Amino acid sequence: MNNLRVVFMGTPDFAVPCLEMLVKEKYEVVAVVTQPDRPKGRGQKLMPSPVKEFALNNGLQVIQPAKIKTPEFEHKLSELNPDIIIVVAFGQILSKRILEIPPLGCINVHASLLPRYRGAAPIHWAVINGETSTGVTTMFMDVGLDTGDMILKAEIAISDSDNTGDIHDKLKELGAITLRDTMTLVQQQKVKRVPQNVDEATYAPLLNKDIEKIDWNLSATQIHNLVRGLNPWPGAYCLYQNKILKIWRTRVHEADVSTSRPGRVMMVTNEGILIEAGRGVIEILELQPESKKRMLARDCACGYCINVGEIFG
RNA sequence: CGCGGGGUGGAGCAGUUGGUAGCUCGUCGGGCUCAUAACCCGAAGGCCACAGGUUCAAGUCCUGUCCCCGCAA
Repeated sequence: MNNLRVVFMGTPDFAVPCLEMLVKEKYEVVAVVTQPDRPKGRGQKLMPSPVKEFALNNGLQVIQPAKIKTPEFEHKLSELNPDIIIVVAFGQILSKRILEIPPLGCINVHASLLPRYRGAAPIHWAVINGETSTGVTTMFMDVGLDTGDMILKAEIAISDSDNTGDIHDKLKELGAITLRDTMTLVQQQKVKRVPQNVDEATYAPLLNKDIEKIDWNLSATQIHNLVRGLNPWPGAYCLYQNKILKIWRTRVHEADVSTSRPGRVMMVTNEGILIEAGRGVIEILELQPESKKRMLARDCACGYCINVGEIFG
């Protein structure tokens, strides 16, 4: 019934449920485009993307262009004669020429409530900024960065204990559901295009290295948001005895104590390590010293004899 | 062979120039307390990742294997 010819473009884990949905709903996935195998992890072994693995396991044709903006690829894509292209976290910009190949257009699943958090790291930034909700949006792609006309949105709440991994996992499932509904509308030709309100647009750029270092001068809440925003990847860190100390889980204390020295160890309890922040007190619950596994802060305090008054850099 | 760190009683760590293991916490028993996550006393618990080798003697030196982690991607 669903006889649309679909080309799917995507790379990471996040994109897999969408592709899986297309297969289950019996769309004709004529090709899966994903990033080339990259050296990954310790040992730098060449690893296929999650999307590639799924595609191969399901007998789909896989194409891995190093660069998508080449005449060769564009030609190959035209020959596949797709009705529509679905893009989910692909990792390369689609040129105007490619966007114009499928008659029904290119649809993207984006992990935010557009026009907010356009860009590469919408989930991270939503959590880091302490948003209380976010979601996914499907849209028709145009030449801008996440600027196309919107089709459907779905929203979820972010609690103050959710981290990026939690939200990521929820949104990737929600993304598949939303894409499924979007595809149904496309098939029934009932799509309503909703232009984005440019005035409300915000951006979520790729994370840069600097952001990972904790600035204890920030408020306890800001630090807490950063820690959960960077969990499980890439992780927020600080320095302890000139070594990297990753901070994985924290809790904000509403203490109105006067903090004299941000970064100072105020107390070591049975649950964690209390650190003075620029405003308020933040309790480290779970951390990870260099070359060590993640551990509870209290266990770390035992072994490393962390004392009140020491300074975390 | 991308760079580097590490595998020691339940947890987290020490362990000097090789001479049969310590610390903090936890556990168990007892004590003090109105009480306690606090304090005091006592106890249990480790073939020091695995396999070889050097040595009178190895957690500590050499070789190999397995596993874990940080960077980088």
